Amino acid sequence: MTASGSPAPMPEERRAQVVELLRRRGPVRVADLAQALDVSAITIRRDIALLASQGLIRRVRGGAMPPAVAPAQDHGAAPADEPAPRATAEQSAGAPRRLTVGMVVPSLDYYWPEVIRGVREAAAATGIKIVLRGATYQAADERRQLSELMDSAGVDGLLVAPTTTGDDGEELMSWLRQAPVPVVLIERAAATGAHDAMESVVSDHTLGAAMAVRHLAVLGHRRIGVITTLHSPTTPHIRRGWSHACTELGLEPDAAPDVTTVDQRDPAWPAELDRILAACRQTGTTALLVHSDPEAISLVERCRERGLRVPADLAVVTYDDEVAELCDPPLTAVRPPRRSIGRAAFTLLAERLTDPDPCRPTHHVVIEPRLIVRSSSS
Amino acid sequence: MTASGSPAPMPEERRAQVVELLRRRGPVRVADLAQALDVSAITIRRDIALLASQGLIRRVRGGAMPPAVAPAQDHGAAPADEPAPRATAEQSAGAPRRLTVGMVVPSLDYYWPEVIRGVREAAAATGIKIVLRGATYQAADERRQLSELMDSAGVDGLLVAPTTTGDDGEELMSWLRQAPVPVVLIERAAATGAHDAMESVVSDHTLGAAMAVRHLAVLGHRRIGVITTLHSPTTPHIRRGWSHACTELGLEPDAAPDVTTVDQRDPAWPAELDRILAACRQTGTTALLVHSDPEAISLVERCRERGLRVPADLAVVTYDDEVAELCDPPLTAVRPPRRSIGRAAFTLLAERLTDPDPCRPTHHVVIEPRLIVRSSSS
DNA sequence: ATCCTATCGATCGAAGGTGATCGAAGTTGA
DNA sequence: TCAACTTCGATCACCTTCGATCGATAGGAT
Repeated sequence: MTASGSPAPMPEERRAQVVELLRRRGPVRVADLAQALDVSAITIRRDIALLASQGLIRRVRGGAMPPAVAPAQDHGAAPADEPAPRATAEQSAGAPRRLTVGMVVPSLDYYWPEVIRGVREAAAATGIKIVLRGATYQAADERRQLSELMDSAGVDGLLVAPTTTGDDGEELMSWLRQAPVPVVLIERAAATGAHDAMESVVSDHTLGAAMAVRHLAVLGHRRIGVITTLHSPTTPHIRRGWSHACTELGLEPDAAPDVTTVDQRDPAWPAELDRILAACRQTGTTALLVHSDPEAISLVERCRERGLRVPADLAVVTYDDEVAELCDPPLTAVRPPRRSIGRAAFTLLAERLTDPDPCRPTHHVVIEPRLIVRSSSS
Repeated sequence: MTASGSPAPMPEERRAQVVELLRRRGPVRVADLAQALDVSAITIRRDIALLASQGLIRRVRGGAMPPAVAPAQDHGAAPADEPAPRATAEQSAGAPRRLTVGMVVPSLDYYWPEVIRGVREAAAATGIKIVLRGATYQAADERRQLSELMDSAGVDGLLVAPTTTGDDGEELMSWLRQAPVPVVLIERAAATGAHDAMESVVSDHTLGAAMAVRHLAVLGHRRIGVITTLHSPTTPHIRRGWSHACTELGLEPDAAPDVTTVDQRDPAWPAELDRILAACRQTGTTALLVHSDPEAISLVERCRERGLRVPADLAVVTYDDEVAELCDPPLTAVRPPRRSIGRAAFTLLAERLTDPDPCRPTHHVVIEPRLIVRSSSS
């Protein structure tokens, strides 16, 4: 019943799908694969032969199975005519090759340094090497970085925070899904319940936003607005948490400003800012949850210029806590667990790389943020 | 509808199942294996001979037994002649006291043994000791076990699969929330987004149920029913996954049986069973997702009594895969990642216990199940 | 346009896997 | 010890799967 929509599954792509299917479903028969991928059995056999010669899968009569972990005892006469490079790399007795992990993040100057620190910290205890690349929130760019990492550095696994939006984003994700090495997504994941073959480590931004709203509600605020940035992948989660918490607490989310706008470097920002503050005054909004510190700081400064006291007239909670304490007054902030995210992502990948079980199921890790209360609220 | 009735597992796969069965159920007779795997006795004998020659099992007259020196689980690379020097006092050179972890599970004879095995496996590498208590799906009982563990055994952390329903359940949860030692919940967690101070490791049952539905839909089934057990904490997740997948695939969940009922030991079960089968016939339902193996097996047997062929007239997928392969025909099953759950839960708790950061944020781990395709579908 | 290369699918002989039968060997109980 | 029973192993027939060769098709370069 595979819908007739697949135009041209490239050979390479199909083989990657074979490996993927095998990893997810365990032993697979030739006939099943042929039906699933809509090619003839002979083609599948050729694929299996090729992949088996690369050690990516194990060929058996009738189909394929996940690569064997050396059977308990091969009595000298091991069928070791095939080196099987990648699959058994870490367990080759004597000289275990040093594992290398590639990491690609969208930026090296905001949010991500702390994540990288977490990764490095976790990696330090192991012998695993980290190769880092920073891209620039451009899917095409990241794709290039990844390709280079795969080809030249020969990494054994990837930690990636990909750009998922746009056509390039779609393509990047499907490239990652079929990558020949394990991939752990950082701060990106498909919606819960969807089957996404890739493992992931994410902050619970939804909870983080809800925590901020509850904090403000406890302080007596009844009109709490939210300001988020247009192009951030975090935005939908924050808005969801905000709206959930508002309805749960009996506040009216519709009555308060609810703006998704350009970021603070955009020429249109100052005008937006004034619009936001005007809306606050108009609706009687006394508290704002602002996504990302620079925007929040800029907003607080504008408040001061206009004689609005923070927090007396307008309480502000910022989302990110990168530079929130540098503001005057220091900003209450939701701090995503950046360092823990990094640590957990590395740990997850390392476990997959060293786990001898070829059918190890896909893990997802969710980590809760913290609310750091400073003077911009309360 | 259900196309060819040739499930035909591959030889290698079947041999792997023999080893697996042997590991799970101890000594097995040839006839039992032949029936369970749906091949003739002579084939089983040949398999046993081959596996025995590889040292994976021990051949005895009439059947097979686990090898004298158990190969260290999936970690096949353990040489059989080395008794695994596992008692190495790991990283903490200055650890003053041996850490102890308490574990309480609702039952010791279904589902949980494999989870416990995972915990033990993960614990073996560390110096941490596990103290196990089994309760009986009674919150009060579990509360007693926990108190005793805390007081007498002096544990440093808890792995708990609490009963969350009823007043006792509520109280138990709040007791756990305030426990003086870290707690990791196993297969239990508050709904996503809610702030639950406790860490958790859960199977993605929602995804598992959706996988089953998708599998059946691919085989051409359009009316897919779901049967779940009244008092199981898994039930809501399975039903959610089922209904999501149905709507996503354009099936009509309302048109098929959707029963949450007593379990198979209840006196009312046989009558329920007949009602379910009648409903299937009435609505033209050709496939069922049945929660928990015993219920599914009982259902398949009733089908046989009434002349309904499985899978030709009714395809069945069971949820749990504890004993699904022992049915005739062997049942296609969703297998929650029990062992991985155990491993991850222990790892999470151990990390918390050894992490010097007192503000380590709350982690949640979600692990995807696997679909094991056997003959009761397809 | 033509050649070249890569990939796919079909056919057919070869090889492996399975099951039935039957005689041999082991087990149990008297 | 013998007899009844079960289990095991060898052989053969049948079926599935595999591998090699050949022809067909598509895309790219000259």
